Amino acid sequence: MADHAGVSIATASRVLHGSAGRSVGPELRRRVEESAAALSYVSNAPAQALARARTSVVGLIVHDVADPYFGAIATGVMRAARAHDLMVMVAATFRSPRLELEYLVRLRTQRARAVLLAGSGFTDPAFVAELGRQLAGFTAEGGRVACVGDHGVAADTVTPDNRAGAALALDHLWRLGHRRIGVLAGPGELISVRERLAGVRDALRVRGAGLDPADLAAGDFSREGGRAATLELFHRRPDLTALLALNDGMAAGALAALRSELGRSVPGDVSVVGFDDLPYAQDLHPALSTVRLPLERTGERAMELILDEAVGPLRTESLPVELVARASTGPA
Amino acid sequence: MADHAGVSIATASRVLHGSAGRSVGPELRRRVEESAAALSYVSNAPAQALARARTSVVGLIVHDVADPYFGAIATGVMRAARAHDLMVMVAATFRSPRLELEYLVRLRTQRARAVLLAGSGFTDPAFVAELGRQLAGFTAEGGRVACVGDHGVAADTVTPDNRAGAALALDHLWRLGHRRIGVLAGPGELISVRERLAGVRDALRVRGAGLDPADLAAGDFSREGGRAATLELFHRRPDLTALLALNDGMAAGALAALRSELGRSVPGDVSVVGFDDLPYAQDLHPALSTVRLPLERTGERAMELILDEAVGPLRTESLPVELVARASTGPA
DNA sequence: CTGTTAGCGCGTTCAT
DNA sequence: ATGAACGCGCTAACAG
Repeated sequence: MADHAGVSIATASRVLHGSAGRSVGPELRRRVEESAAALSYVSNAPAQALARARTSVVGLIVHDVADPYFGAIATGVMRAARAHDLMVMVAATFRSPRLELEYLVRLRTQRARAVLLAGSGFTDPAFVAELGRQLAGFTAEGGRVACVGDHGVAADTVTPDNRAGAALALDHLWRLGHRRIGVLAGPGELISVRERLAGVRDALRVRGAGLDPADLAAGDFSREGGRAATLELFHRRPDLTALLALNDGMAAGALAALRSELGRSVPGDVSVVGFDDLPYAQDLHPALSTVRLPLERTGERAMELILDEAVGPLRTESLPVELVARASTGPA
Repeated sequence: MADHAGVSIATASRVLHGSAGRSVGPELRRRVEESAAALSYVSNAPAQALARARTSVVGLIVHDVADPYFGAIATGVMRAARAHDLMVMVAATFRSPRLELEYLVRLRTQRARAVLLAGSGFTDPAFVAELGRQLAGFTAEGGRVACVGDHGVAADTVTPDNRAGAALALDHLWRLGHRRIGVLAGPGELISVRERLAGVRDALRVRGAGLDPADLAAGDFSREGGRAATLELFHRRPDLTALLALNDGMAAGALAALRSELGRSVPGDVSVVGFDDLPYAQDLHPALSTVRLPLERTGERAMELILDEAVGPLRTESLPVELVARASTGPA
């Protein structure tokens, strides 16, 4: 490439990646650009990475790429990445903590400039400790880290306000007159589940009430999990007038169970409120009342934190959420 | 790292990445492994890439990471990648052909081992030509390419059988007695739209019928596109008894328009059949009859083709699809 | 079985 | 403004 243009490789490098001794004469610049085009030359990123000790790759670790929740986050991340000329390596852990650690190591070997931990963290102390260790190793090598949602580690974090959102959902039901409210919770080892449960308890406490363990059923954060938890709950508490699901997937399962197995009408017999406001929420039947999370914005913001080289104390941003009242909730 | 273990870097390389002169004595091996652990050493992928002239990264180009259609494909790709110890770089083009080309170049500079073009291709000849040129450059450098769905370029491709699927959908309606069937089509520049339309025409021809242009409305491949196209169609043809949407997103929009704006019951007044069988299809109201595509499998298979170094003629695999009859279709 | 040596392609001094 | 030369961390021959 350099010879084809009849210049030194240093000069070629300067015009193609414009750094160091920046200025190159117009004549040589032209020749280099022509040769590059003629040879359809593209630079070699691994070589650049080696020489510069820095890549333009960021890693994004999610539980499941097919989950619309992560799809929304990823969209924000991709948008920000594009704005900064970064490429995104996506790793799907399929909800395995072990895989999460493994991918973190691989992202380290890739010398990713940064990694984004999306999805909720796990509460297991042993896991969190090991995660912290890996992250420390990564940052020691100059990598940046940010979390979407609390992961229990010392890293910049941006998270939708889970706790306030859950309180919003409970308040919504309470104002409609509901007093016998069942809660469909996700896996207890997820930090986000704990935060959302705490929000429910906050709101209950303000009302002078509490959360009876019998009114709570946990399950997978999925349609099936929601279905099973709903059946379990109504078996124990046939007189529930409302259901608060800790995510939209579980709410979808609840609606299905209520209609097919339980024969209850929504919102006539039972009101249902979800959490996340995924795109399909409006198409459920009835259209789901839920808590809207600024997921894209969250992903985008996390990328911005990562790119902001400012050194300082850990930053934690909590993004505001809102309740979207649709047709699945009504007066008690 | 090598000195810490008191061995040559070649030996260290051998035990850590076991290549070339494979065998290393147990004693040295132990020392290397211990040092690696002590120093929490991780290899440098860019350096390896430079030396080996080959990375363990594959690129996946999609239109939109939030679209469940691509989520399903990506899941299959990720699963296969994991099985082969590959990392996946995901590029979202946001449906811009220009961006698709740009990301292809960037994947070239990354020296990705392979790239997967997912999502439907565009029909624009100028774009296809340029795409072909870039792809040729990429393969000339040793990169592999595979397409998920026809992209009009000379590359291995694996695709769900769009044409047969559309015929299946039309047959389903026809057998239920529908004769006035409206078709909700996506953007005409998408190859998949053309294939699906061809399938509809195939099935119609077999029945001795044809597709009246007035029975067809095109729109965005989205909920909103489906809604608008449905309104347009019923404005022209108020007597339609069935709607065939070329993807589930449009079908969701059709259901909404039918219920809210048009006041028609489904399937009482109008039957609706979709295409793709995305996860939310069963939760629409009424549950959507649709054509199920083996999307995960398609993504997985595309990765397998890419990894299979066999040189030979271009391979094209068409994966079978099936009709899933649910509640949105009924007798005319 | 193990060490030595020569690049891989590029960024970066340091001269010129 | 330009070129020569070194090194980034690693793999791949080649010698022992």
